[in-house]
Amino acid sequence: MPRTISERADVLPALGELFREHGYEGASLALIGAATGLGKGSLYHFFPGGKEEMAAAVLDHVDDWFEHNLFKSLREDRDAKLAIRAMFRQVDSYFRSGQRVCLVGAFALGGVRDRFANRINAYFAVWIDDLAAALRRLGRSPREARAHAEETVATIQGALVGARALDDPAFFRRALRRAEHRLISESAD
Amino acid sequence: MPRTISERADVLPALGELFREHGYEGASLALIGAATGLGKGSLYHFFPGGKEEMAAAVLDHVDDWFEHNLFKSLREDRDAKLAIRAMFRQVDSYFRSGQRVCLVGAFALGGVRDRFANRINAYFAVWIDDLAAALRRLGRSPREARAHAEETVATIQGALVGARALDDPAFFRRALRRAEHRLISESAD
DNA sequence: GTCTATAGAGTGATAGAC
DNA sequence: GTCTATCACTCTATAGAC
Repeated sequence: MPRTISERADVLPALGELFREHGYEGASLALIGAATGLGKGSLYHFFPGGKEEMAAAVLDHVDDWFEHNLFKSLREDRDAKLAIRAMFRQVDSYFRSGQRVCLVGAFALGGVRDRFANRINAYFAVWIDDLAAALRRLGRSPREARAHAEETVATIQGALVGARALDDPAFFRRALRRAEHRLISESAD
Repeated sequence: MPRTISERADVLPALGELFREHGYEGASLALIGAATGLGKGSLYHFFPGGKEEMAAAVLDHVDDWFEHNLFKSLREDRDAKLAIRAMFRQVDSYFRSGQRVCLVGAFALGGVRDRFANRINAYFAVWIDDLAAALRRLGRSPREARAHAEETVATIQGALVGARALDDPAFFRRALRRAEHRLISESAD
């Protein structure tokens, strides 16, 4: 039976979880086949570039999700404070309170950073820029907004590292709560 | 040029850099042999447990370094403020302003977390505990001390992720400077 | 016949263990 | 250096839709 392109939509999330769990090198084609239910023929039909193209597609997919569910609101929403609060909710939910790793962050620390440098860089740069834009709408100076945005994104990433290291979702939630409080209730540095 | 390696300890720094650069899976025995100047025979003589034992030894070596150069002072130095300031200096120098990755953090995010869970957990738990102890000597309440310690360690780890992602050492230094300022000049939350 | 999607045997290279 | 297992990947064959 012919599978349509719509089935390809299910492939990216499955690939994402696999790369998150096993890393780029650890996600073998055998595992990928098992996780997606696709044979090598289909895999190479959809991703002629092989594993590297699969990972690139997953990174693009992740970036799309953040753009649509996070970055856009930070950039455009009239109520910046609401957008920032929504960001923290989305982050907690997306990363499952720290039980799910940030694929972009993991790639940034891993041996494949250079291979995906542009995508990794863009993800972080856009997140920081858009959060800084929201903070400016809250009245922060450009310098302050930038500093607080950098600090917040770094804290979120570090909270993911710590939560995974300590195997403690509460570590992640505490860090998120503190970061949100600091960001929203603080008027200046 | 032939390098003479008489002890297993001699190869640990080279192994550490290799794991940092390529990750656990990416550090093949071929690369390890090239980086250490050791043949497979010698490697298995020093590390009968193979690659896993090599990585475990490197993690222990890293932990020893932090214990000796960071944790001990945080725990014991009479002047806690000085010990904390020294911590930030050591961190900046050890991680080369973010150009060098934290091996423990990278393993925590990578596909080998479960394999080294105990060592990874201990590294973070001890760091946070000892930093919290120093903050208590500065007059913070146990709750505050713990919260600020968690936050600081997370920020450092996140700053490493961000600096690698953006390929920008200044990102790391800015984050460190803010974290130090917040930790030392802040009286309470 | 043509196109897209599929399965999977088979490739050489290289992995880690010893 | 030798071993076997597994790696990413190629390629042939075949299915049904049009």
